[in-house]
Amino acid sequence: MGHSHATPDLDSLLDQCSDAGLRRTSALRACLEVLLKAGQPLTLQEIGTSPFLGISCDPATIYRLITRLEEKRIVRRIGFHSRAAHYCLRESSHQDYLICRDCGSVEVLDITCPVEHLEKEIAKTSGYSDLEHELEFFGRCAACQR
Amino acid sequence: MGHSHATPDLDSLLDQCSDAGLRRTSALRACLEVLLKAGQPLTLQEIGTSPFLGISCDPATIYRLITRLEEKRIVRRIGFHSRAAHYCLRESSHQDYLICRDCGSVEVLDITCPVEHLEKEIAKTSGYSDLEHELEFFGRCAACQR
DNA sequence: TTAGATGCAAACGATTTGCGCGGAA
DNA sequence: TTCCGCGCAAATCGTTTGCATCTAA
Repeated sequence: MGHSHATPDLDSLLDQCSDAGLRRTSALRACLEVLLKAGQPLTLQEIGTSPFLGISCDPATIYRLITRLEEKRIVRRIGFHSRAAHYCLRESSHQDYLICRDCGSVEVLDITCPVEHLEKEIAKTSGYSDLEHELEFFGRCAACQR
Repeated sequence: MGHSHATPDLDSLLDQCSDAGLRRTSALRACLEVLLKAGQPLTLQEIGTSPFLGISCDPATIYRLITRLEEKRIVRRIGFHSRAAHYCLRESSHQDYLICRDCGSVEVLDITCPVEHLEKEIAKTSGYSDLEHELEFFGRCAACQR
């Protein structure tokens, strides 16, 4: 299951969206571009205020757009512990995160996720389908310890 | 640091709260009792409407109480993917969860958590302190597949 | 007595929805 | 031309906070 560290490009994402029945609107292109250029998961608000967005976009539009993309499994929702949900592209390889309890900063962990095998095990024995997992480490970052 | 699979009892929890500087109020006793009897993490609302609560309790009271308990590290907050946060007692041994994307049901996984070693590794190399983790599996449960 | 808790009500922030218009197909 | 997607505004929901009162210590 080789890692796909290569960043997917905008055009192939747009094709993927078209295939899923979505229209190629400027809002769609803009949001995808923001997610592509973000190194980490973003909240709806962060997407809306990103300098990479280019256009102005209503929060409700972003909400419905990202929700649609999540249903089509092009985007993945992540909980973290903040009140607002975070979103990232599903195409990038699976990531685990290290989050600061105090300042909320997010680091992407450069590790081999140790849960893949267990996930297959659970898929076999639990009766659940479409399994995925979320693994996050919480702590206090160096800056916040002072 | 031997596992404490034994359910902690109310009195020792209350002692723990006293030691942490909290007062032994009826709301505190009631909320602890609810968390003790719950087999799984609960939302603030679920705590407030639990038949085990015994007394009537304002949502704001439960919110402040649980928040205090979380600060004192007697209670642990868990994200799941629902809009509302879930809480459980920290005394119980660490648990990982299997959650249904559709109906939101929660199963406690009876597994040896495969992340403990990795967590120690990250604790050493990341500069973060007070590390913990959260591991959740999401899927569609048998009932929701029909 | 008094600092910490509680109840009530209002404020907040992040969605979530209704509706009429506009643009992709 | 049609129907999906958009902006705007209002509704929801889960907290979060201010304040006066109560109560454990």
